[in-house]
Amino acid sequence: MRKELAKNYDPKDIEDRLYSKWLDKKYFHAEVDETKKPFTIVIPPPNITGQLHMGHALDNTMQDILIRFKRMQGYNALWQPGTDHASIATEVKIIEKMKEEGISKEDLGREGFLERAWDWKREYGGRIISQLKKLGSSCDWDRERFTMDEGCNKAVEEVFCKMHQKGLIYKGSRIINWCPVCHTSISDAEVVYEEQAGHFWHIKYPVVGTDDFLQFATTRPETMLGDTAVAVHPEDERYAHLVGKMVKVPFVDREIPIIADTYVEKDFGTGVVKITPAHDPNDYEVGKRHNLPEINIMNDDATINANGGKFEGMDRYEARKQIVAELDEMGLLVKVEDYTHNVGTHDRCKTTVEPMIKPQWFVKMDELIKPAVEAVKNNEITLIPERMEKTYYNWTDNIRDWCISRQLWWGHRIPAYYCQKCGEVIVAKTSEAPSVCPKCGCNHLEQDPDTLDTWFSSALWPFSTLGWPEKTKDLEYFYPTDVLVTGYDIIFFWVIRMIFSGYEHLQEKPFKTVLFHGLVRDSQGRKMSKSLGNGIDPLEVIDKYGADALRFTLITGNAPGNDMRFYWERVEASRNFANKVWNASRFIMMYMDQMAEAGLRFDAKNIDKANLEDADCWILSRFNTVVKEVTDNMESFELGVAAQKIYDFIYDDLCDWYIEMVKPRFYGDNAASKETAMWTLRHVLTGALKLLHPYMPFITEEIFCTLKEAEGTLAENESIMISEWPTYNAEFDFADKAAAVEMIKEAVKGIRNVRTQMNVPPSRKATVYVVSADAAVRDTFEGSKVFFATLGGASEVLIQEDKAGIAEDAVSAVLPQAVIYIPFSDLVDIEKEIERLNKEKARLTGEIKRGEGMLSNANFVAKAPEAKIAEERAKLENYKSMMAQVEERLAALSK
RNA sequence: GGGAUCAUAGCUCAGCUGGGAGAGCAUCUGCCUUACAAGCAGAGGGUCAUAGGUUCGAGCCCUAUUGGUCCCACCA
Repeated sequence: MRKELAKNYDPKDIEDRLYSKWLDKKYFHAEVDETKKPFTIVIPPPNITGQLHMGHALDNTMQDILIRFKRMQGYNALWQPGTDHASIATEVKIIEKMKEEGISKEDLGREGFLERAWDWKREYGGRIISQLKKLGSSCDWDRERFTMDEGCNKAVEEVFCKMHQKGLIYKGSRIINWCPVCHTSISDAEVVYEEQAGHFWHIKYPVVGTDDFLQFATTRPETMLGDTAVAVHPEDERYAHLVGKMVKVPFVDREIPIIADTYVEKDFGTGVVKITPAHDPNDYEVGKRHNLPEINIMNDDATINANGGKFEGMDRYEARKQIVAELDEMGLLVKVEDYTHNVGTHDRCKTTVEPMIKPQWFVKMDELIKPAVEAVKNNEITLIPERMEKTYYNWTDNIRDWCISRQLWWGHRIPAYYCQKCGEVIVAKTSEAPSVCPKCGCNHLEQDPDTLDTWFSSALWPFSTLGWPEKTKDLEYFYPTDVLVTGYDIIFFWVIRMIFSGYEHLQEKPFKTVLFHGLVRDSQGRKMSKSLGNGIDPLEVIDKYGADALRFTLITGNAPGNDMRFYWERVEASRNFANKVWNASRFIMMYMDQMAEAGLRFDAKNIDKANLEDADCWILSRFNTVVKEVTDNMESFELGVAAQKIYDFIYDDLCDWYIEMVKPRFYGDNAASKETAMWTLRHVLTGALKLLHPYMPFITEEIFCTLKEAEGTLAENESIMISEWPTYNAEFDFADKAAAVEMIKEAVKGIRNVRTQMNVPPSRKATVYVVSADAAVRDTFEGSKVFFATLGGASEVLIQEDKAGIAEDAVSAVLPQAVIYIPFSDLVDIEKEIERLNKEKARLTGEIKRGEGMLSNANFVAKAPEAKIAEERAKLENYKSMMAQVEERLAALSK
């Protein structure tokens, strides 16, 4: 007894089983194969600390759709997976956990800490992978990588050393963003600005040698401890006489100069700015221009250091309070205003960052960025949607050097060694690390304690995963990759850095296309977040409705790059669609079995295409169109549009119409007709399942295999995911027959419509008359009589040239080509029918007016395309003939 | 301050290079019709934010306005 589809569709019955099958069969695995064209996607590596969230679900669904689509098209499709060590995110989490145990980083020491970190990675790194599998992701798991595995480490060292040699990486003491909680420097990209309510303190410094004061305002009074100048605008007459004089900074008793610099805005505040080069990026620049001393007043935890005199040891905010109070006592505080301003915070911990001058490693960006800009400008790399280019340029045009050193332990350690004796700096790969100082010969070398920004290794991901810096066959074959799918929120962190890295190290782009998606928000449009507790767990959705339903929900009803809201109702709708596909397939297989038992044959070689009926031709023709459109849409990354078309085809064309058209043939006893119908059904169902497979991999596989088993062809069709993608078939180009069936559909809709409007109960069948003077039209109805009768609720269909024998008070549906009469005299209200016809008349009058107006417009006729004019003419003709019929009916009924 | 983006049916959103406004959900009316009530058949519902402009023709292109969201900059 062969397998049958279960009565009810339950994703839980099939998903895990099918995924295991795919893994066993190694369908996801890709090897270099010169006979095939490669199609490659590298996964945005999820953090090892992470749990699958809706963003991952969307991102990976999109990638899986593309990979499955291309695989079926015959490409050698590689989806390269892996995870990211996520330096700071992971380190913070581990420290949090250690805190619960009462242990600090320092207690464990660097090595002990790293041991714990690797344990963590082993424990949690696999979790997200298994979650991606639940989603159906067809990644080549044999190739799974990690940003801190041996190969990636090699790539990182190679890049660091090479760029250092070229002068693209340098160490320098510059002002950087410092996180006083994480105790590390962070890059500009990691600073997020938050609007905060603060104050504007108006303070005055005494001008040395006079009784004058110089007044200014600041939002951060504590930084005055590090002031080394006060600046005014060079053209500000109010202060011209003071430039060059000195003012005295209270508490530290330092005399600092009054300088002139165009950085100051005359019209803002008092037009005077205190300059703290060591704790403000702008002041830092001013300081450089005027050779001002840089006085660091803070420790790494943002407490005041010895340079702050009596405030030493206080936290920066405590010091602020104290300083303001004392200034007030001294009469130097003029006033305090409420002031809302933007404050830079660390994106991880939300701590207000403290600008500080520290020795750090930087990547020099100005030259590096050029090919990356060019690549997008000349469409070497395409960004979808296109508007992302603006965001991209916005960053590239204002780029600053990238601070890559972090005062963390979990990450790639900087391959730089310092001679403790002579101060020599040696940059070398681990394998070539010096044991003695090449300059002074001593053996007091120490490696830089810092690690690299986590994005440093991510930037190399598209090629480090393929074996670079080795010249591997994989690299040669799969690189550059084809598409990168990611959220627009990491365009600066990641996308740009991969692009310039690809050009710098391989002289080649990392990918051809970047497909951006938006954020998945909650039903109220809020970002899903832990603190709000409004996040929806994709695994919960999968558990309730299945992975297919989740995938379909995430991919439909949304344009590329736009945010979307998550609604359970939409998941339910997707599940209902899956159920529809399931049941339609059950219907088909049910009749397949019955027919097979009766000895009927319906495989391709037994079907004479000449026997195809109009309805068959119509659905085959429709399918042809859908195949073409869907393929086009998917090739241009319009995944949602393609999904919608597949949905409409399966739901409307196949289920609501074709299956209904075919039913009476199965109930009848014309063997040839049954056979062609079944062949058509199977052909179209198989094709539709294939189109749907990238979106709903599980249900399509289950049905496909059951179907093939029933056909006895499972051996050569063992999985839909390695079957051939459907293509346009010229043999099924039945435009005329398809149009004929469209006419019948209109007639059916007309009858149904009239029946409801006239309150005819569905159980009441009636004789239906089709009247047309056109013999071809009559032939068409004759050919489709059987299903026309069934769908139109007719007990009998009489097709005739004129109205002979039809009761005058029959209700009617008017088509351009024919009039359908349904005599219901016993239960129809003639007044109502007249009213209905009058409405129809009014509509047609409007249409005719529109058409005539358009066609009598000389400009339209002269300028519009030929085809458009012809179309309008044809429509007008149709309306006119319908109008004639309606008027005739009205005249007859009014008698 | 610069930029992006959105404003379309009660709700959430599609609508590709300009050629008669669509879907899902919700609402209303009938139906347990032998694949499916997670269903079937019908229906209602929109001067496509406002004001101009280009065009034979604008939801779509241009300008301005209003309101919302986001990104960047960060005037102390």
